[in-house]
Amino acid sequence: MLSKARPSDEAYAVARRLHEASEDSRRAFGEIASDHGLTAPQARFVLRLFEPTAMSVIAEHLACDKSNVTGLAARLAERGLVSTSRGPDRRVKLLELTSEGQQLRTSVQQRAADATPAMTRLTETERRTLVRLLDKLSAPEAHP
Amino acid sequence: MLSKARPSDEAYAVARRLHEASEDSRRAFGEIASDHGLTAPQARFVLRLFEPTAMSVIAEHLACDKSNVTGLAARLAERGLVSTSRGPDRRVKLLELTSEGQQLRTSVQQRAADATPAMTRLTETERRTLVRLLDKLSAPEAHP
DNA sequence: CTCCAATAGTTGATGTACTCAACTATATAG
DNA sequence: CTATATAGTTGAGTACATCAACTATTGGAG
Repeated sequence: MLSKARPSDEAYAVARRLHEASEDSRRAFGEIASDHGLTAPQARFVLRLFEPTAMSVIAEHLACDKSNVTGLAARLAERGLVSTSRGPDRRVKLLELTSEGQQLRTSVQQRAADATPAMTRLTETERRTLVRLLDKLSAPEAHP
Repeated sequence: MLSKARPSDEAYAVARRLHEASEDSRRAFGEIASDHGLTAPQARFVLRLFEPTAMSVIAEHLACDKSNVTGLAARLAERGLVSTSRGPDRRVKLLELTSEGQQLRTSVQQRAADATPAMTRLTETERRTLVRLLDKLSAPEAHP
């Protein structure tokens, strides 16, 4: 009964390797976040907030429920890292980083850049190749 | 005030790209897990369980607290996916997959292999290069 | 203009994950 | 035999996540 279109051994191995790399990266990121007193989701949130942005837009970016953003934003606001304002559409709440939040974002970015093994373990050529391959991997769908 | 050993723009960009790739992979994995009625941590757990293994060893593999493993194992045992036995050291609890659990693990692996964009979007040469670069990225420390 | 459907966000319920500290029970070294 | 270390559990506390129900607002169809 081999008729089930069994993927090749290579497919298993590659999938596993990608998953492991992703896990490593996730762990490293979690550590950076926690060194900044943030959880990983909070750090992701902060990293993506560059200008006043509606909560629904953030929910889309983070691929999570709106109600999730409410809680996340509440916790960050409590710590003085984000503030809210209203746009012309009075249903919408715009979130933005306070100056403290911006400092924190910069620091997280810097740590992430400092700590990435890509800079120390790969040559510049290898890094370019890696980025190119990752871009190919996540190419957008044909016609959504 | 540029004296703070500011990482290069390239470092920022590469770190960000790696993080994004990791996020994509994490999302895809979460979907596969949930299609199998598992959470992502549960699926990770199942994927790594090949032979009767002490809970403390699993905790190390998953880089989490022992008490976490207790809960995770309890939920999986409730669903008939893992069972426990005792070794000669009566403190130790060995966990292993039931046959249902093994089937599930196989199915998750297969889905992961089927779904990885590496097989459809990269050539074989590119896949080899990618794996090689990822291996370099996560090279073990010099002398632990 | 009125009414109604769609949208933005909040709230509350529920379940999981994770960490920590305190605990039980074994095991092993001195 | 006693002290110490190890394996696992328990309970408290927090965060995350998803869902359904809710409020407020918007904007369009008639």
